[in-house]
Amino acid sequence: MKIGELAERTGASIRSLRYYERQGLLAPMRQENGYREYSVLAEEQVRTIRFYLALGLSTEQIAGFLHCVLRNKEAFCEEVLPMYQQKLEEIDGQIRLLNQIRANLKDRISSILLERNQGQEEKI
Amino acid sequence: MKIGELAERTGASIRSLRYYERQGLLAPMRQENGYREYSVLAEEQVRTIRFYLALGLSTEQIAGFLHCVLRNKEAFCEEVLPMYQQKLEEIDGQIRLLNQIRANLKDRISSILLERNQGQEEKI
DNA sequence: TTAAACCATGACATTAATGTCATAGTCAAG
DNA sequence: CTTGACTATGACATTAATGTCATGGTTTAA
Repeated sequence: MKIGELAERTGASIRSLRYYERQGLLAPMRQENGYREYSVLAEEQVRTIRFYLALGLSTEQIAGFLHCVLRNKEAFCEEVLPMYQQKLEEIDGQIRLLNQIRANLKDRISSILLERNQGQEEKI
Repeated sequence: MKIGELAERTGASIRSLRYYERQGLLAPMRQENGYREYSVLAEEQVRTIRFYLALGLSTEQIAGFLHCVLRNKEAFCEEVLPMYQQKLEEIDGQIRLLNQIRANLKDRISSILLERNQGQEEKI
């Protein structure tokens, strides 16, 4: 199939499909006229790529194990587990930071509301 | 004081101090030779700017209320509370998204470890 | 054969604060 | 007077996936 059909089937934009190819995640054949020709397997492959992207992995990380997970169960790919664990720590760090900021914001909001209420009471 | 001294006192880089100025957050005088001359108040002002930046607000947002909070208690600045509340929602959204990804990652990790253990048991 | 729809490539934009470099003027101490 | 430490401005880079535009070749249906 050609790139437009693959884009429609997978939900990825044509631009993204070309990008995945440049990042080494897809390798379509070429027709005589230069058009990309994707096998039926490409559809599942693109879904897989997008699944990992949604998990927060970079195309570079995905390129490190995609060839393996396309042929085996994920558990057989040694590269995957450490990458997941690293990503998990990264995300935990981000969540911690956001929670700190969140707590700070809530404090500020509370103290503003408190001060305003006290200001009101003084006027009674 | 000159920019180097202010940078050292506040921990902000010289580059950042010039950037804050361009964003309308700082307005130092100029000496005859063109050098920036900061008043002693600038030090507190920069700390305030960096405090709000650390809360995740943008320089543009900060510019919207900085003049007020420098002269009054924060609670008197009408612009601040809605900005805090908006930022809080934004951060809650980010935390929710990260938690989803986190849950997904933990699932993948669990199932990989489970499959590997089962694989081991079959060899017993 | 012609217009519409598709494809290719390459370039530029996006976001926001900061780093870094190049070039050049200023000042202070020796 | 000269050298080193400061300062000024402007430009470019960073990050990563995606959008968008320009230009031009290809195909297909009328």
